[in-house]
Amino acid sequence: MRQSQLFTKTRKQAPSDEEAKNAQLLIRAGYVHKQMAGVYAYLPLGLRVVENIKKIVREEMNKVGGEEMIMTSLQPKELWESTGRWDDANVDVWFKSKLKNGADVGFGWSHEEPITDMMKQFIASYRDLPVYAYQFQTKLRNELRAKSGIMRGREFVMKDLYSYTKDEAAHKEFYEKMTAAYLKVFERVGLGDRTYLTFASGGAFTQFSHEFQTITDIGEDTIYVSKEKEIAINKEVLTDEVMAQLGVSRDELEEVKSIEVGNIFSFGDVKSKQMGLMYKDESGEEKPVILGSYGIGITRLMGTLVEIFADDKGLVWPEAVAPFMVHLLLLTPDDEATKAYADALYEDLQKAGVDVLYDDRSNRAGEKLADADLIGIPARVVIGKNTIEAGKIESTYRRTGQTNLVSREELIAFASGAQKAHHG
RNA sequence: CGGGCUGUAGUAUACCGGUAGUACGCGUCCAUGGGGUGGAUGUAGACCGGGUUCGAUUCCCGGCAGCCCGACCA
Repeated sequence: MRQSQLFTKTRKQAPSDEEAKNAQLLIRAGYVHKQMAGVYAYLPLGLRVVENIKKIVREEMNKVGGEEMIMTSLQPKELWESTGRWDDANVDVWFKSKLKNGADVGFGWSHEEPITDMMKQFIASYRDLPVYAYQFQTKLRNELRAKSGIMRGREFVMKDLYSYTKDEAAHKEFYEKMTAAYLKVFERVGLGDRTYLTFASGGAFTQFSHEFQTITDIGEDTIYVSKEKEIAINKEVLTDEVMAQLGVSRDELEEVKSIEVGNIFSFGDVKSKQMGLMYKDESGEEKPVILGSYGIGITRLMGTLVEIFADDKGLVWPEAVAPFMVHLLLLTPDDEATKAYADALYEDLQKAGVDVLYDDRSNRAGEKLADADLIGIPARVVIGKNTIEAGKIESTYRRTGQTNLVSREELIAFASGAQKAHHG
């Protein structure tokens, strides 16, 4: 894409009403627009990042048998009354409204009840099981206090998958597959070395749920990590009993701040019984379906990546989620020969399948370089008069700042390889 | 939801009981052209309502909005 056609602009100054690093940088670089507190629009660059994260998650969900679908934002009151979660005393994040005929509706803050109700249409026999359905959905939550930029908003994108299995054994098997799939997702987006499977409260349903916690100082959670055993325990459930059960001692646990980027948990048969989701087994006996729920905060994950990788010059995206692989900068747009060279390189990179953002604007070189740092695309390729004279192209990695001089052919081959490796 | 703070051009800020200045942006012109260049010139602003006052952007009250701390966060 030509940068001259991007309607977004970078800003030198951070907005005064944002404290969080992720929001400041994403707004300055033109990735998001704040509509109101805790509500952000995703602009062309930001949307590309969201879509890249979704693509990775989608691939991993499909690998374990997930089927993608999409539920509704408007939800009827009755569904939630059946499980006691319509009452504001039990769920304090509801946005509620009424239809013209007076019927109560809620805006989806979660989708367990609607999807489980829907499954009554499709699950009647053991032959219909298992079902693993998932969606990417905008969740609406009336948080008392939005904070931390896109990390905790009133409107955000979440991937939620629900598993419907015939018994605990089948559930456990899938639950473990999902645990591995989640770890794979976090590894692919570049957070593998600092994201831990974390034992957390299982609420009314099971002893534990499992969170995926990424270590970062901006995090709202406190967890105790055993890096050696690659597990962590949320502070909320840390007791001598739990440590003994998990085979760790207090001495090997390190206290750190972290952000919850994923969460998986078991409902057992409780919700199925409440809502009447039953099936007939091989012997004709009616049994409740076993339910599991698995979430990844897509936009929160994006914020987490900003918080962890950004530096003092701006954003730094891992290749797997970057909006573009290459940022091509034409520093001397008034020089015809140089411009023709850059135009041709832009075309050839695209033909080779590389996502390129081409800064063809007439701005000063310094501005373009500073903007490139702020926008944070992994590889910056600079074309100026010097380039043509030297016959070598200057390619700089955003993350390390390291510059290589390469031939045109080497550049295209390398960029194409990187594109395939991360987005193939 | 408890506590604290703040609302001034598109953005970031300053001053002031006598209706506002700067920087960036945006427009035009000249110079410049590899790390936010220099100069000239133009453009654009007091959240809303009420009160006090000769006069309110400034003081007071209410509303709305935003931020921070805490609580909350299957």
